[in-house]
Formats: sequence, structure tokens, C-alpha cells
Amino acid sequence: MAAREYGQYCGVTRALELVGERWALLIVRDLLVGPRRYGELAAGLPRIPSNILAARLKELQEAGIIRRGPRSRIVVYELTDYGRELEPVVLALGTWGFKAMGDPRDEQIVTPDSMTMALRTAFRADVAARLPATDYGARFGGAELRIHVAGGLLEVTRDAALAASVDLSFAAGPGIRRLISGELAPDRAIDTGVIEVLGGRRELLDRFASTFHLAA
Amino acid sequence: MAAREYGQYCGVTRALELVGERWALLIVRDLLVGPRRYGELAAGLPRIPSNILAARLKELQEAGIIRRGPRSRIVVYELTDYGRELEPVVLALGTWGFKAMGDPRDEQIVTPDSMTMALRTAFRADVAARLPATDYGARFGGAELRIHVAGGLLEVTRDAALAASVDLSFAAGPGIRRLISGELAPDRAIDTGVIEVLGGRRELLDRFASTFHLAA
DNA sequence: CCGCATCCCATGTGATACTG
DNA sequence: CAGTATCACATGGGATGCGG
Repeated sequence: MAAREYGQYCGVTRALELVGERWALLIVRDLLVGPRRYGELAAGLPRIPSNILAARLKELQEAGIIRRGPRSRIVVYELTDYGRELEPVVLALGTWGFKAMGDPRDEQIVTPDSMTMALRTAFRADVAARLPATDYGARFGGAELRIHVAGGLLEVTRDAALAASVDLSFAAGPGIRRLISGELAPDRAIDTGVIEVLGGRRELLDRFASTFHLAA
Repeated sequence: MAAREYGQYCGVTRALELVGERWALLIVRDLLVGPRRYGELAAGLPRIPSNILAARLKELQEAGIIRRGPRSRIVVYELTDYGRELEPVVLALGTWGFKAMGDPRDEQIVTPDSMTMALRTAFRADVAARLPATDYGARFGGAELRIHVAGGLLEVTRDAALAASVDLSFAAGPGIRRLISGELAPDRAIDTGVIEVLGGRRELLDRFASTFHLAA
């Protein structure tokens, strides 16, 4: 344990000692979306061995980053206030990593929680504040999300968004990354089949693209 | 190699695949200060095994994060543009880790590069912009730095700052963290010996404390 | 010397199986 | 469902070697 320290008195090293282990920040990423049960975390991180998940949860608890939720009966893990302060770290990593993502490979999956955090990363509150409130229903790979944007605030939920109940409903293929990066115009995304509009007003994809943007 | 991937199509996982290995972000941290030779990196990371340093340098090169510097004759490693974009990640980690630093233990060292990045993390450009240009000479553990603040810009160099050539010269003990966090007032820091003024106008420590601040 | 490469061993990780 | 247990293996750590 003490052998895993870096031997420096420095904020960066301290941070890496606490959340630098493999998988740790991905657990934090998913918990930033909301409290999760052990099995939900395992489902969101399909490649994590169960012993590693258990070990990380114990370490993160001891570090004061997560806690076992208050609702007894069922065990729920949630971030502490200190853990929630890791959000800027996760967003910065997401912003940087976005540029190196390339196109998805077959074995790569998209989980609802990772997609939710990606949307938070790309969200431009200043732009959204100047636009009318909008509800999107979006399907990315296996993740189906309802995206509620209103008054510069973003809310993403896992409700299956019925096409009828939102302003725009669409399914996105692998090319969505280029829509977010601005390399692909919304019209062309629809024309080329990168985005399949399932319902609602298709011209709202423009609004979506200006609300969610990340440099490539 | 491919086994070290997370199997998700997500910016955070991609980032962690590239810089999530042990020591990688600490190499980046030091290179954010400036180009460094192999031996300089090793000196700034005393606990890193040489084989690991060599391996990381190779991986970071292949990922397009660092390159071997242009000056032939001597080998110098430096960040690429993409590598330099990791600065927000390092600063966010430093900000978060600062709160968990506690007091330094005997085996923990302070290196010039880690201290330089810590100063960048704590630097408040907006505050500095409203203050007169100031030069500080500071010694922290083994790191002796010259800190030049002017017009909202910060420049830290490793020149041994002769007491005479700066506005304030001081040596800081372990308690400096509490000065930066605001827990300890500048006057009291001097009175209690946490800060030893070596030369210049001691009242400038006030200015230093308002220029460099991080929440605890 | 500096910039690594090699060796060896302790530890962490990953896949699978198993239990309360 | 929420974890442990086990074991093979990969990686990290420390010392040492070595060529340019």
C-alpha cells in the first residue's frame, strides 16, 4: 500500500494515489451520473473483474470519495461531496480524450452512463441558455437517453424517450462523433444516415449540434 | 497491449488508455514546465524505475503526446501540441489533490517542476492582473524558484533567485500549504516560522497569498 | 557519464468459480 | 445479487549492466 505512493508532496501525485489506479476514475465517472448499485456498476463496466470492482469500491470508500448509500435494505454506492469534486477532472479527461477517439471498433460499447457524461462534457450552457427549452430522445449504440435542455441546464435521464413525447427523437450511428465535433453538418448527418430521425422536427438536429459541441 | 483497453467508446476511457498508466501523467506534469532530458525526468521522479521511464516515454511518443526534441546532439523530450492540451487535466488533478495533501511526511520531496505546476494551479490571473508586477524568490524544500508575476501572467524559472534581485525572498516550511489555502494568515505564517523571510519587503507576502490561492 | 536494457521478484490484475 | 476465493499472468519496482 505505502509502496504505491509516489514519494512527492504534490497535489497531482496525491490525486493519482487516490484515483490513479486502473478503473477507479471510471467508477467515479458512472457515479457522477447518480448512485449506483454494485451490479449496475458492473454492468456499466463490463470488462472489470468483480474482485477489482470490489477492491476499488473499498479503496474509494477509505479515501472518502464514495460511501455506501443511506438507504438500507439495498446497497447503493454514491459519491461524497469530495468525490463529486472530481467532476472537473473527469470532464477534462473526456474533453482531451474525445480528440483521440477515432471511430468505434466493434468490441467497443457505449453505456448509458458514459454517454451521459460525454453529453455533459460537450454541453455548452451559454449556448443553451439562449435557446428554447428542448427535449431530445436519443439512442447511441445500446444507450437510450432522454435529454432535457432548458435555461442553460442539462438533464439526462435513462427513461426510454418515446418518440412522441420529445421534440426530436433520433438514433445515432458511429459517426455521431463528427456531428459533435462539427466536422459533419446536421443536414449531411441525416442525409448520409449517420443520424436516423425517428420522430419530431428534424430541423432541431441543428439545435442539438450547437448545444453539444467538442473540438476535435 | 490491446488487453489494456477498456472496451468502451468514450472520451474518458480513451484518455485513460493513453495517459492512465502509472507515472505517465507525472511525466507530462514535468514536461508542462518545459522540455526535459531523460536524466532530468528521472531526477524529478526519483522513485520511477528506469525501465518504466523508458517504457512510458516510448508509449507517450507513440500516442503523439511527446516527441524527442529537435535539437540533435542531446536528446530532449517535449510535449506536442496535443500533449500540452493535457494541462487542464493536470491542473484539475492538482486542484483536487491539494485538498487531500495533509502535511508532508519525511520521505516526501518537493521537486522544482512539481512546485512550478502547483504554483500554476494556485495562480489567480484575475487577482494578479490588478496588482503591481512582483518578483518573488522562494525556496520550498529542495526547490528554489524565481516567481515573476506581471500583468496577470505568471512565469516561474529555476534561476536561484538572489535575495537582492527580487521584491521578496522567502523560504517556506511544510506549512506553506495552509498559507495557500488561506487557513494561515501571512503575518502569522511569518510569526510562527512557517515562512522565513530572507530578504525584501516582508509585507509582500500578503500579495503572494492573494495571488496564489487554492481552496482546502 | 547519459540513456536506456536486462533480470528478478513482489504485487496488482484478469478470468473464472464459488458462497452467503 | 453482492460480493470472495483462487490461480495464472502481466506489470511495476529495484538493482545492475552496458553501449555510445
